[in-house]
Amino acid sequence: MRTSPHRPLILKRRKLPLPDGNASYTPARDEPDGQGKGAPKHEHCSGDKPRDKVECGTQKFPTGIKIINHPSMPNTQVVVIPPNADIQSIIAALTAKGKECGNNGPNKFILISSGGASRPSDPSAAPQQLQSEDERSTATKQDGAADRQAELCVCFPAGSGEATGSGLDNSLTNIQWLGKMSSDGLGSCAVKQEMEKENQTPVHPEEDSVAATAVSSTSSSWQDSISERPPYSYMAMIQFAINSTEKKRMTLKDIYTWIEDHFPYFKHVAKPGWKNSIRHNLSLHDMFVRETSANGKISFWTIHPDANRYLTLDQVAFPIPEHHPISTGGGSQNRMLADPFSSLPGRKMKPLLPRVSSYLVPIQFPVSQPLVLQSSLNIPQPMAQGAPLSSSETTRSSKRVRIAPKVSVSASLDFVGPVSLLSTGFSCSPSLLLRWEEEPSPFLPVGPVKEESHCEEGPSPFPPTQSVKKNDSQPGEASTSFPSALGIKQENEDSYPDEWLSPFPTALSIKEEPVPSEGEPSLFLPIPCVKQKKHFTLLKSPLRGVSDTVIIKRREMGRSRRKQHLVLPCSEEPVLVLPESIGSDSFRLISDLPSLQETHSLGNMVQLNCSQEEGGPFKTPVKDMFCRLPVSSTPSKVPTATPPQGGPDPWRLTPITKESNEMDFSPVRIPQVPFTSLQENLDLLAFNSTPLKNLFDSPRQLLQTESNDMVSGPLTSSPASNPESIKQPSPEQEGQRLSESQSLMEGLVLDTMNNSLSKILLDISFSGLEDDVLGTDMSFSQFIPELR
DNA sequence: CTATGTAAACAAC
DNA sequence: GTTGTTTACATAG
Repeated sequence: MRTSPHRPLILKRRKLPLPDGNASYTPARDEPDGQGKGAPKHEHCSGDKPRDKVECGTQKFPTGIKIINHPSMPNTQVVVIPPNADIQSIIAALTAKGKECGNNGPNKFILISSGGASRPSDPSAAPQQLQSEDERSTATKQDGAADRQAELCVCFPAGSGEATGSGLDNSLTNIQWLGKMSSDGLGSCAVKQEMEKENQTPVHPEEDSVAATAVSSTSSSWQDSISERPPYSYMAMIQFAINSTEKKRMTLKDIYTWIEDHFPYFKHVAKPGWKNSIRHNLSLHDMFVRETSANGKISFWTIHPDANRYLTLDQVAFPIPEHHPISTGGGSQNRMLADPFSSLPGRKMKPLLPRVSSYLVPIQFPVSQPLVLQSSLNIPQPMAQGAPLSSSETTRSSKRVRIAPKVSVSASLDFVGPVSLLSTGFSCSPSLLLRWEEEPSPFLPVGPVKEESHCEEGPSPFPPTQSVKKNDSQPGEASTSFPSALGIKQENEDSYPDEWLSPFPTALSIKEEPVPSEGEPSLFLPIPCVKQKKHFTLLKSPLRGVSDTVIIKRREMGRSRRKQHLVLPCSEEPVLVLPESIGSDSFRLISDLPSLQETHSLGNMVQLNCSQEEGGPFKTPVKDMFCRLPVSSTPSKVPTATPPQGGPDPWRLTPITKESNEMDFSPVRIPQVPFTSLQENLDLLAFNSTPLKNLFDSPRQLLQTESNDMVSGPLTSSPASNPESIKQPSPEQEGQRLSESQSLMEGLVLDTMNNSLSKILLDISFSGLEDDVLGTDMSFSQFIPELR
């Protein structure tokens, strides 16, 4: 994203990094198209900050903490933290170091847990990591300014110490990064970066650079080995396959082929039933949307933009631990990782994706501004464009910020408060690592969050009406735009049929409900979101309503897993969501309209969501419609009743223009507000909080129920603490603030991949107090309390 | 309970 | 036979 100079990143690591994780959402790289606007950003590249680097050499602290200069990054030091180290010691060490170095000293610190790991076995890996780190840091810095601010990136092993430390990737969000970490922890490291050749990902050079680093090319053992089943779930593999193409769409057959090509196991060893499983997954998961070629003869499978993390194999590639202990077992965590690979002989199936209990969740909070995020790489442009996210997602993308799962939401919220506090407190922007305990479902697609974009297809975010058709084929992209719309859908519980949106008035007669004005806070409820855990359904296929069709899928949670599609045009939603109040800017941000939904940015997002949910105008209606309609995905089945469904058409969305700006890739939304002073920040916070709060109130409950765990106590608490203030805001004020809040909210993004993986990135920026970056005294504990 | 994997029944081509 | 959708069941966490 943009820049945010100040934003610190918070990473949370879940237990295991999954390869698949969605994380990948990094995607940017994939995106070929580029439409993007996006740019991604910043990232990389460049710049680095040359600044003076001071260097202080390597030092070791009593606690075992080591601080060494980053090999390639100027002003950056790598802090190796022993598993047992406590935050205070870390802080103390950093502080000491900071003092030692003085202002000119390094302003970035990458914290790595040494947990066990050590370095990667892979020689190559190490360097890569470093690079990545560099990039990452660079990115960070690039953002901006940042001159002085110090940034800390902390990676802790979440649970165990496994962590490893490997480097951080440029983008914290990058899955690879996670993988590396994990791998390191595991021991091996090779990150596999497979390349992607496969992915055709067109990589943009730039991105490449970023990504590239990661990628080197190693082949993974499992990849190579025919006998080993890849550690990825079918869902992940399908994503890899689809994302490997520029258009992000692929026919079933091509998917089979891609998988066979990349994972010989399926070609030579797996039972033929694997194809059935692929089909099953395609039909089952809402994130996979089937598009029909113009002539209706060819079906392409795409990934709902909202849900697409643009993962590519290379991104996730993870080293195989062959040798590893992991496989067997190391800690549970390790196991997890291992699992995938490992394969358990006995089992029927091996879980491809490990379920991780915890993933790394980077959270970006934009308190301040700009930031950086990740990014780079992969972020899919689409996202940037506005691809809708669906499921899970969250994250990431630029545009949409979705918070994925409720959890995320809550988390974000929680964070907000605290974060801000921190920020105020600190001069630097440190990064904290938070552990999110579990997220419910990481994945987006399914995820916890329900956000749905209603119209996914609705390419036109803005134009409400627009229908979708996309001319081209790129559905995905189009869809991306969609994000805005995304609403959260609740599937389960509520059955209000309405959930979905019905964007399209036209085609379907879905009911549109008036959307509640945004103003109404109450409505917004995130709650549903929260609740919903997982399923978010997206719309899937297009229906043809008229010319365009969009299909929405609905999934019912409870019952079957099947997903349904509806078609929707998405048009309207956007309107609803945004309140006038919102400033233009904010508007934009949010705007993604379509993204609105997506953006769950905090406050705003919430509202949006709520509205959606609530009003459900979008969703609900849609849903209802669907429900009523036989929308079942399968054409064959219900067809009759249903309205035109499936049309082969083009429901493709038009490509959105993307909001370009807004989008950042960063999952988190950047706050637009620039940061000025602490006070401001505080104000912001206040704002934020308020909005959030509003949003949350109800949601909160939800969150609490479901996601409490996520947030660390303090964090959560903090927000809570503010409640009063928050609530206070009159509607009016809210309106004004909404934008702000939105921006803040936006900052939060959640990523999840496969359900299993999720990351949340928060950017927090601290205002500038530079003084001590390290802050001399600051201790988290201190902060925390304050926060609270 | 959820996520994932498998198998299979069906339907439409 | 292929492609898709669903349902049902199993397993692991």
